[in-house]
Amino acid sequence: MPRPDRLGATFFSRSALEVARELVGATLLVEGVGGLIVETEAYTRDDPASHSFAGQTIRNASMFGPPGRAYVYRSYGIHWCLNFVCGEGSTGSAVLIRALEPAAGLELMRERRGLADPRLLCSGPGRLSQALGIGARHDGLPLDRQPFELFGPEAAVEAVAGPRIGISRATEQPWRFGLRGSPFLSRKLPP
DNA sequence: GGTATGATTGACT
DNA sequence: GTCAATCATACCA
Repeated sequence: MPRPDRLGATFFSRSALEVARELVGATLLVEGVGGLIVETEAYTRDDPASHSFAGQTIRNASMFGPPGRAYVYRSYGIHWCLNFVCGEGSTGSAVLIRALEPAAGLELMRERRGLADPRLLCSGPGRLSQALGIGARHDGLPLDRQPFELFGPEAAVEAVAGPRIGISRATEQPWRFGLRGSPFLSRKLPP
């Protein structure tokens, strides 16, 4: 059976909304550790909930760089969150990777998380980053080279949309996408 | 230089 | 259900 297409800069050179929806069902590995992407959120340049909304700063510089790279930031002083930079002509849009279904490197994930339950290893952006060893050193790195490996879905998947989580502005935009019925979502989506 | 604020999580009532 | 932890960044003085 042929390996699915490896996702590169071309895949990300368009609207974050499209990319967020199509990433559901893709496979993400970081140094061989990862699994199936089951939950994403889109953030755009003119989106009041986006880090890029107020313009470019040191922190969000990667969001304004070329598409197909990682944007990693510290959240609440405690967690790291992993995003994929997108681009539709203008820059400043990205997709937050919120949850994975663990498939590879389970033992290392359990070690990093201090947990055994596969449902709790990667179900949330901070958890996912901890399980995959994501940190500041990954900010700005291209996604089509080591340590990243990103493969398109093996088959068509059914993504459902709902409101984003943990934001105070633009809360009505249904820009969170998830794999229907997956037990690995960070929170339930509408059926 | 000081302070307010999270694209969160885990512990606790 | 509520709430504290904990700190880089942003913004104001």
